[in-house]
Amino acid sequence: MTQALPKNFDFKEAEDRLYRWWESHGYFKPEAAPADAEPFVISMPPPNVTGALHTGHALFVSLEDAMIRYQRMNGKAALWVPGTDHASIATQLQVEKLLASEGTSREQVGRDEFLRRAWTWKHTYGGRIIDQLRRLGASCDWDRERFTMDDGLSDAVLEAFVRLYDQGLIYRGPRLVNWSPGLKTAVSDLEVEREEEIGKLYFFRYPIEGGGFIPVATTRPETILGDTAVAVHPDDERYQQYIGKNALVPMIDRPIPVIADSYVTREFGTGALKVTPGHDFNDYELAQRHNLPVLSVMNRDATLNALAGQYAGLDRFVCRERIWADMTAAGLTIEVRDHTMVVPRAERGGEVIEPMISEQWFIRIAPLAEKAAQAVRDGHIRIVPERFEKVYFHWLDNIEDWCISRQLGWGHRIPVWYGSDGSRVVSKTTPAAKDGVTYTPDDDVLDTWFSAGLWPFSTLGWDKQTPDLARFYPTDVLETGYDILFFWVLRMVMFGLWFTDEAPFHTVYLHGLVRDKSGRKMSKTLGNVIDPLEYMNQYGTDPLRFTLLTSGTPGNDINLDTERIERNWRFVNKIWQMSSFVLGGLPDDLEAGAPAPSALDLPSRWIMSRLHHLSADVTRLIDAYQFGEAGRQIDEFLWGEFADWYIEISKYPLYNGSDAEKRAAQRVLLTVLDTALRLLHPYMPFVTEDLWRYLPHAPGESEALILARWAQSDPAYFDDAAEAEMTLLIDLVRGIRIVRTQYEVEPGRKITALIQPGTHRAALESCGYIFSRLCNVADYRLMTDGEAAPENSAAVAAGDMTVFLPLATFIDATAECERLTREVEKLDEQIARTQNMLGNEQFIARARPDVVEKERARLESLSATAAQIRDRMTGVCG
RNA sequence: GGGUGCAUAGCUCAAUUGGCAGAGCGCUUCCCUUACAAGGAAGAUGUUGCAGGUUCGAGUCCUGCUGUGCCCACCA
Repeated sequence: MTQALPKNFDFKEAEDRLYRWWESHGYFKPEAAPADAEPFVISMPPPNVTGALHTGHALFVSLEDAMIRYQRMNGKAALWVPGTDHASIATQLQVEKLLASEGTSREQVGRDEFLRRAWTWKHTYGGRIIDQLRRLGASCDWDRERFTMDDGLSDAVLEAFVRLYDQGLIYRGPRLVNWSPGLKTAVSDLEVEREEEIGKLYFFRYPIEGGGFIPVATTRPETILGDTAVAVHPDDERYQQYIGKNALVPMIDRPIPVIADSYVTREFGTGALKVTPGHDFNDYELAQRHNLPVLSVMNRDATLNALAGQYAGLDRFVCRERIWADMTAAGLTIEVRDHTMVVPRAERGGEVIEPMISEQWFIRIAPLAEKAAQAVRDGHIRIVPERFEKVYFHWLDNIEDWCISRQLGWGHRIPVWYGSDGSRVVSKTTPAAKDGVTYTPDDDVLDTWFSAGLWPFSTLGWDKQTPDLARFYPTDVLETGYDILFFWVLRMVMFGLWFTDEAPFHTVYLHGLVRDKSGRKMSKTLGNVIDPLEYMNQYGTDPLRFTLLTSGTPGNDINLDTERIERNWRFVNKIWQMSSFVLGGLPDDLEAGAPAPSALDLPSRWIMSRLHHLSADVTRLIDAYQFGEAGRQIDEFLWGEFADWYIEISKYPLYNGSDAEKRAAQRVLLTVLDTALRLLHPYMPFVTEDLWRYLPHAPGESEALILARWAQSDPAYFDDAAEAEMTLLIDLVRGIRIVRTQYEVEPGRKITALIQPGTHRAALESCGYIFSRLCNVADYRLMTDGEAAPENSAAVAAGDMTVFLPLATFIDATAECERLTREVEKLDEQIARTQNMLGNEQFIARARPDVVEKERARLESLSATAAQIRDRMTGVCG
């Protein structure tokens, strides 16, 4: 070829160049395919604008880009819609941190200024993650990039809210919700993490009006101030006498009833329960059953309020200490014990969540959940791996109404206005003032997952009937981590079905977490964070992608061994070097494609058979989302079969063969390389595309690998006989190498061989040369039938072939006898096993015929080999 | 408490409907042979966590157990 291949792959130079080239030619766009091509669409899980690239991003990009590139090569109009998420809480925290560093706060600067600062933040950092996704080779359509707070998407959010409201599925009300006192907002159940912690269990006396007391245990003495009952089990004899009487709240002497409810566990603590419906979810339910008042004794920042009497104004934890001390002084305390308990903490920030009564907006979720469950049950949506379907159903069966309002500044405003006359208007736009009534908007914003739930269709223009929406919705595969199955995937399914009447995608592929080598979650405090950028800088993007794709199985966590990245960097180099070999010295007029199967020599029939099996297997595996196994098979084929054997064998026709033989070998080499690059492209887009430039292409073939046709498997090249015969020849080569090693024949020393060809005379006559190339046999001769074995020689057998190596000076009869004895023992073991199997009538009767046949062939081959060696032993061992 | 995943070579992981347990890394020895020392050749390393069961045949399917992770859940 005209262009010479550089010595090595310069990924630093190539990655940027190729990415620009792809993008500038519009290859990432679905329009690159014919107008009538079937679409294949993935909505990218939008990273947070606050984020910096981590291994989770690297994994999802590797997987989704592989899917997209695979489908694109299969002729689909592939569209990968990218974008970012405003991530309301996460971003707000960052901006608040920034404000704090300037000595101010969200409250002090006011809503407008806060929003201005948040947008500045978005513009500054939102692009960073996008640039990093590009470095990973993400072939998404950047012209269709979206942000959840873009005008169009914001409009979709308002539209969705208004529709749900009009359908009676959104309501507002005071409810007990998970409250984050630091952020001063409600958070959803999913945003609360429950960790076991060692706390204390406080035992104290609840005085009863008219004398006596009930001992009660609590983990949170400060909530005593909000108690509205003491509950005991109806059958508990200890406390029968008090049921119906009043107890007095310690320190503030508020009378509350003693009630009986079988919810109380007699065995736990004292068997009596203080009921604080304003600050505990269980107690709230209990209070509903007994018509108890619900007292909220805390402010939004979790300091105690006026209802707490002398404790008003104290922080909840300070109050805990104070009230306990006061109760002790008053003789009401019994004891304090260490106690393992579950403490709810905010997913973001980690502070202790306080259940609080507040006015919030909710979605009545049951009707949406029902459709979502049905879609999976009916098979309209398939989850990979399948086991997550169970988790999905379980969650839907137990779903609670979704609290969608957040008391945050950054996010989608709730489209509700309150009139000065006390009216309430739900509308996408501000109602016009009339009759002196003015309107003020609702202060709250929506849960960030509300807009995320619309993502697959809002990014395509919904609720406008855009051409994109018509052509590319529903999407095909939704690929994301199993950790956001509930947060995100389910919400998309519910909203998609509800608003578009269609499942937003037909397949959900879930990947696992990327952990460190020893399986620990990556964390800054542990110092075990693997930075993908660091490895991309050192080894390039391809090795990182290949490693992530081949390190695990669907749905399971990956313990990332970074040494694999280095190994795969060597694999990239290996591919480069084998390409260099294949492309070196190709004639300009080389015929396209491989010769017909009938025109091939044995090694070529073998490698072409292996290649076409590989194409079939890789295609099948990728279709089944088995990217790991598919990648490993390509690896094993390229390095273990093509490079180690075929390339070495091809050197004979290349260097010593006739022109026809040489050209045939070149065509096979080129075909294998060409096909391998196609198969590998979804895994390693950069090195494969860069090499593609140097390959001669048939007329009409794409100049860009990214658009080239996916490798097709042609069964005409399947050749079991060639594979079997070649396997024997390889065994012989290995055997000769072993003999050389064992007898310490210098590697450079050429030896001679006599070959008893058995039934393989034809193969050995045509390709006996492989022994010269692969194990340094200078000359060899095929023996006639019945010809006696040469004196002082070592024997290597495979099938019914035997190679004799006359190594007079090296051979010691005793050693050779021992070696052969070991060989034959090994063979006998295997023969016995096989004979045993074949002697079993049940096996013959019940095993699959091809399995039986395989065993028969195996026995035949092993027996022939053993016979050769035995025969030899009679001569050597004496 | 319910559900679910994992357990295979020293380490990280494979094993496509049950059909000869493999790879990479690391380790030992040798080799700079004209694609590649970022390479090549040879080698050692396994009761597939334990105990049963189904089957001609189990790493794979079933039951129980042990260890470990995750998800869900209202014991103060």
